Amino acid sequence: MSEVPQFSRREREVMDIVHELGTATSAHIRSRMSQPPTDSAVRSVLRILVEKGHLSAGQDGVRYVYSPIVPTSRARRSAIRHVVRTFFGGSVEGAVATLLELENTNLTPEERARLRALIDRASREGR
Amino acid sequence: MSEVPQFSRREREVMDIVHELGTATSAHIRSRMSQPPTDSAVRSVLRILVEKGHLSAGQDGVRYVYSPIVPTSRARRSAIRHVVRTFFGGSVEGAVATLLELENTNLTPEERARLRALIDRASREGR
DNA sequence: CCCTAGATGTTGATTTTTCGACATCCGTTG
DNA sequence: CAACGGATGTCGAAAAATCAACATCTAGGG
Repeated sequence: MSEVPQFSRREREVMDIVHELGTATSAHIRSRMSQPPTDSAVRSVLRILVEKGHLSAGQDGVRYVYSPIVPTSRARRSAIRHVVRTFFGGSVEGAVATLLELENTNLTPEERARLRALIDRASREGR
Repeated sequence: MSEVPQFSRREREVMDIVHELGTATSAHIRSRMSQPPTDSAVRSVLRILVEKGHLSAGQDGVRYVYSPIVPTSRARRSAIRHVVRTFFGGSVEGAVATLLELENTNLTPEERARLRALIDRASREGR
C-alpha cells in the first residue's frame, strides 16, 4: 500500500483513451489527444506506460495494439470510488443523483426497470 | 472551448483534496498528500494554482484558506461525465450499476426511496 | 532485388514540474 | 523591545515529462 505517484498529464490522457477504446493503435490514440504531438512523441509515452506496466502491447500484423493491464472492470470501480470520495463526500446517493440529472441522461424503460431492481437488491443485501 | 492542458500530477492531487475538503489550509492539504513534500513545496503548488485561477486564497486570521474557484457542483458534473464517458462508454446505467455494487454502498430506506423517485423523474422527463 | 510506405526504436534537447533552502512578515511572549 | 513560533513569499536547482528529429525495420510492389 505504497500509494505510488500517479500518471503524468499525457500519461493519464493516454490511459483514459485506451480505457475508452479498450484497445488501440498509436495513431488511433494520437487522433484522440488534445493538441496532439507528433507520432513519435505519442509512442514515447506509450513505451513508458508499457515499461511501467500499465499498458500491454500486442502485435496485430505490423502494428502494435495497446490495451490496459488493469482490467477495465477494476479501473471502473477505482475511478468511480475516487469521484465519489472526492466530489460527493462518499455519498453514493449523491453521485447517483448527479448521474441521473445529467443533461444527456436518457433512460429507456428497460434501463429504468433494471436500475430499480439494482436499488432493491442493494437495499435488500444491506448494502 | 480550447481544451486547455490540464493539471499536473501534484496540481490535480491538491485540487482533489481542496474539492474534497471544500476549504483548507496549506498544512491541512499537505497532511492529505501522498508522500507529502515540505510545506514550502506545497505552497508553491498552491501559489501556482491561485495564479492560474483554479483556487482562491482567502484570509482566515493569520492563515490562508484555499477553496476552488469552479463551484463544486460544476466540478462534480464534469468529473462524473468524464468517468461515464471514459469507463462506461457513456452509459449512465452502467455507472449507476457499478455505484450500487460498490462494496461500501449502504443504502438506507430513505436513500432508496429518494433514488427511486429520481429514476422515475428521469424517466418521466424523457431523460 | 531495390525502393517505398508505414511502423517502431533511440536519443537528446527543451520545457514543465517539483521541491526545498532561505528570507520575510506578524503577533505574542518574556 | 528582542526573541520566538507560525505562516507566507522568493528563487533557483534538480528531476521528470514532453517532444521531435532521425535511425531502423519490415512487408510489398515494380
